[in-house]
Amino acid sequence: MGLSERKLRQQQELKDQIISCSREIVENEGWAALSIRKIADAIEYSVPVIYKHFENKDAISSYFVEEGFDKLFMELDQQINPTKDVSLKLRQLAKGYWLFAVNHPKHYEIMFGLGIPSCDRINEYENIKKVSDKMLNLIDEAILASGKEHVDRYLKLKTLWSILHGIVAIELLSLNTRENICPSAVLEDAIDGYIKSILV
Amino acid sequence: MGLSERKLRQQQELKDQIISCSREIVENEGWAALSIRKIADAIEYSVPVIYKHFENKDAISSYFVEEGFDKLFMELDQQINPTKDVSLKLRQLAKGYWLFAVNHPKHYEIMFGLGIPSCDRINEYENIKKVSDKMLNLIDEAILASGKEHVDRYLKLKTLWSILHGIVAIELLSLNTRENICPSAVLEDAIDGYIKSILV
DNA sequence: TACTTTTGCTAACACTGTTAACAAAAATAA
DNA sequence: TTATTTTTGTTAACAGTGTTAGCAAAAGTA
Repeated sequence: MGLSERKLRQQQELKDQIISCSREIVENEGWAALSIRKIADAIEYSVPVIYKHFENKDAISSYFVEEGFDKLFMELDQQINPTKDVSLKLRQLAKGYWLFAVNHPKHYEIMFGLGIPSCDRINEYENIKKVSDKMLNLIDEAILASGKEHVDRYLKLKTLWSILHGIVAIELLSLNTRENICPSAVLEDAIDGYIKSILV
Repeated sequence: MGLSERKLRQQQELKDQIISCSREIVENEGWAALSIRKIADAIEYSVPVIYKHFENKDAISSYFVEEGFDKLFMELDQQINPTKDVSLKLRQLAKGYWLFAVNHPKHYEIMFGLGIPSCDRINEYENIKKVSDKMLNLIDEAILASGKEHVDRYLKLKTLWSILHGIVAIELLSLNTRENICPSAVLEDAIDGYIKSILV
């Protein structure tokens, strides 16, 4: 018959171990250092055991992509104060995006790390929709406030996301200056222009 | 004594062959498919010969990064009409940046493909300065025209570059829609906001 | 106890970048 | 021309990578 409760729990524990070991390797040594054999060593099992829990190595990365978008969503949610006016909320969203990237650079790297694989399949992920919906909410509010109902909300979403990603990619990942943890001047500058482009 | 003229020429030819074979592999199969052994097969020499011309595989990628920044510079130069007003020239610069990315996506990928390696060493490249100088020229002109001399030109450079990169990364590399070859609506939208943030 | 399923292992395959050691060819010196 | 040195290019190995087939031992079931 089906597997016993205990076995299912043990399997889940093993999967969790694979995830947490992977996390540690990536945090300490970067994505390039993550290998199936290294994970196997860490969990003290042989290599094929990994493949019982993840179809392949890509599936492990994908897990962190999903987790990343979830964390991003929560960070945005935490930063945005619904009672404030839309202009400030857009700034808060930008700050949240920035904070997520700064605090979870490895996640950001694999989520958007165009490196080669992940961006092709960016539409395959679930949690990404939660994030874009959150952005769209604010954009709709801004469009409404500006009275310019003809503005394309999806265009504005793409523009906003592009600006945020560009800043993070250039400033955070290029120059490894972990100094300016607070939202950078570049971010303020770019978001100013963006807000003007809707509200003014 | 020194190597004969003929030998030097033959060596250069071999190096050129390594480059052109690498280019072909990357164009057809992507960066992930580029391997030393594959290059060796293509040039019909054994593996260690490659290492006579390039210190390691990274050096081959770096060659294309340099080449890429050179091509980018030339594209910007071609698009910008010096006789026009600064607002239009900024739009032309953006168009040039976009066109380069669309026409040389593999170059763009390795230049900015944060994948892992290249962005760390973005300051090590020579040609990048030519590009940023070109951007700074226009920014200075715009600042002068606006009368706002207190504006930080390097902040504006970073903001501009971030916006351009963000758009290219999100729109070009994520969704592989080669349909909209012309500067995208997102680009227009974002650049509008940027220009306003200086000139208005 | 006998049988079946699950579990986890070893060992291999086909790759990767890189390099040491060596043979053949070419250039130079006697 | 012959002997010596230098250059050139090879094979073969090392230490990795992702992935999987085949098998033995342990666990669960009849």
